[in-house]
Amino acid sequence: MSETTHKQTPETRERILDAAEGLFMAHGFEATSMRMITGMAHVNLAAVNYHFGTKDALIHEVFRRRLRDLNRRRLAALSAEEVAAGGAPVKPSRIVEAFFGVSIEMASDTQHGGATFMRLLGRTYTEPNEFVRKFLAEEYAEVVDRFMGALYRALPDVPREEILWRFHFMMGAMSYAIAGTDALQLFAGEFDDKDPARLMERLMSFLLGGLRAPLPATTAQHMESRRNAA
Amino acid sequence: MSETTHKQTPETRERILDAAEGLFMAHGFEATSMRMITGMAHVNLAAVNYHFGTKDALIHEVFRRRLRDLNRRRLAALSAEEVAAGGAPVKPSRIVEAFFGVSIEMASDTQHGGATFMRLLGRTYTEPNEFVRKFLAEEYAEVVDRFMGALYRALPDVPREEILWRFHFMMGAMSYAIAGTDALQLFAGEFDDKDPARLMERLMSFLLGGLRAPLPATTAQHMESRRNAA
DNA sequence: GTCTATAGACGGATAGAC
DNA sequence: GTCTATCCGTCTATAGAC
Repeated sequence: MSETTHKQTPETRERILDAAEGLFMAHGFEATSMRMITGMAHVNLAAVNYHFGTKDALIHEVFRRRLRDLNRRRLAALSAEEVAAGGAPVKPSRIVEAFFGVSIEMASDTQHGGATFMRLLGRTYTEPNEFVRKFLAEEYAEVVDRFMGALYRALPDVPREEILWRFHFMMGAMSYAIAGTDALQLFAGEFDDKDPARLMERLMSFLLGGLRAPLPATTAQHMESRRNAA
Repeated sequence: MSETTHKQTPETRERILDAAEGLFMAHGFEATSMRMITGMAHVNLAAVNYHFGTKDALIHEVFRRRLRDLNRRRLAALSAEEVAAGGAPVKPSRIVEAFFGVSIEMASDTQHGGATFMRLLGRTYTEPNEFVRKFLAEEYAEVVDRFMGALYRALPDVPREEILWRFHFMMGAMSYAIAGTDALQLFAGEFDDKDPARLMERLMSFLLGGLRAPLPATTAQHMESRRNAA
């Protein structure tokens, strides 16, 4: 049986990915060596190169594995809202909940590594490494397109650039909430309430408050002069 | 004259710090070697160790140099508001403006490296490196203490943990706005409007909207049951 | 204070036996 | 697919002349 011969094969690949994910999260890409990864995964050093080729390819695969699932779920959540709305624009709060709800959900999954990955991902949005940013952009292209489109339809009177900025702010708030809790622990001592349901509530209140905030004066003036010209 | 002998000395130190700051921002700490730094600063490799001892000490000094000024200005801005309020609690919007206004101000200074540093700092709040987080916490201790105290006084009915979380969200939104613009450029194509004054307006609208948002249902319930018990 | 030269450790990657 | 052994580059840090 080929089962006996290849029994360990798929498991080895996954063990490498799991170890790499955890170590990248804890120490960053550069500070994590292949030897640390293979040591934690209990596999041979050469196995990484056999399975993934290079360290960069391994990094790429760590992200691809999770992002595929994450973004598929985000798109499904948005589609469900669009179906429920039956042709009408989806409410902004629903759009935001679809995107960030799935994110927090994955960040709450401590059993299958989702929490580890989301902390890693939050930090990686601002990663200097060029090739990392490049494949992140590729993986996100469809999701950004769909969610931005939904927000533009939901808020036809708000300038698109304004929506883009606010989405950017929301991403930042969420990423810090997930990735940077250590930072605030150091700032403020205790931070014991890590219940994901409460985090989701707190984050959603904040995000929706920000999204619904009055537009800045300059933007409002621009819109005013446009309206008068028409 | 000792001027002749030591003429280059203070300049060398600053050149090293400037080069390190820019390279840390562009590539991260680990990916930036001493050789890259000395190459860009046009100084000898051994000069870094002579002036700073170790690479970690150099990293520390890159932050200390700017943070001292940044946080001094934040504290001054808050003090000015407290004086203006004359004993009464400072309005939450004024407190937020004091903190983030100074931040955006420094992020707008492209002449003296403030912009570079703020992008670096934004990324560093979630830095995995332990010793970096440690000295960040030390540098921020007084500022966090003063600003949190002001917010507690301004919002005596809001649970402190809630204020802490919202401040955390605000820090995330700001840091992404400054450090992660590249990320959203990749997400969304053009992002041409980088005028700091408009960024400040946009960010402030969003932050204040989030800060003033209705409290999450669970928190409100907790407060309700407390009030009934009293 | 500044330089050259180098020690000494560790990094990613690969060749080739099994 | 897995292993050992090793190449070769780069890293931080330092010794010691000037």
